[in-house]
Amino acid sequence: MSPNLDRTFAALADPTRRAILARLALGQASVTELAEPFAISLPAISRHLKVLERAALISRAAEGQFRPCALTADPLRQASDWLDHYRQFWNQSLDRLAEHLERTTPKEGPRHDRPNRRRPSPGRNRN
Amino acid sequence: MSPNLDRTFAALADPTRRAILARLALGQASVTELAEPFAISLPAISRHLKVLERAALISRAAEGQFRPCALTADPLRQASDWLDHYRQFWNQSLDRLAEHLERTTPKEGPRHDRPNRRRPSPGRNRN
DNA sequence: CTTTTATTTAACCTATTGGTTAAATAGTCG
DNA sequence: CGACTATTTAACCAATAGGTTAAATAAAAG
Repeated sequence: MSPNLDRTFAALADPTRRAILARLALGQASVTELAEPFAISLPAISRHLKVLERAALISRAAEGQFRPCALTADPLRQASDWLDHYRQFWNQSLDRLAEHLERTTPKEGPRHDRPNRRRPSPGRNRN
Repeated sequence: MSPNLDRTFAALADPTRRAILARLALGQASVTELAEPFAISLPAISRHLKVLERAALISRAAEGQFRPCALTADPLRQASDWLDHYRQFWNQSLDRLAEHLERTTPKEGPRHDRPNRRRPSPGRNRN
């Protein structure tokens, strides 16, 4: 049905790959640079990059002997769009939780409640 | 590191499971009800549900001989929160795309089309 | 030309995934 | 009780994932 989302979510399911994306959010990096923080071998990194590339989460250039990677955000936006379909549902859950806390907790100082730091309803501006 | 996100994204990587979640967004359902739209066997559905349950994306009750499933939105919120870190990035990408289109669409600007073996796909992915 | 650096491919291993069918478990009902 | 319904477990299978080490390729440097 949607192999795009399949690949995107599958790619995001690995902590190494998420860390790589986090690193790339700071800017381009070569394979060796990306591999540096990890305890795994370079071929393993290379295959993680291939997974990310196949999911279109990164793009790669050829600069001399380097193959710098850059983040491609669009699949992330697609994934976020899919999740947005459920936003009202979890807001509703949080409302119920807040309501519950309201009923059960008198006034014992500020608990760990952050009232809707997001936009309240699915309508949002994301140009 | 974050087995929560690992499991959430891994669970979301399967189209059958995403469809199950979409169905559950409409309300509780039994295993048989959930299985009905799919061409796969009931044990297969049962294991998909186990994956969703392990990822805390659904919760299950025991009502007589039924084990109704209900959506648990919190992991979806966590996943969305993770993706949010990249929101500014893809907004920025869209800005760059708009800028690029602005530059290239009206008149023909100079093409720096170097004879690279592999070109980084700058815009859309092709699948 | 030879060596070094960057990266990928090959070959292999083990664990997990997603599916199957057959059997087991558990609750409902005539 | 005995049969029917709902769901899970068991046993199996093929494909994929994620890791390894060793070797291959490509560009840069000496």
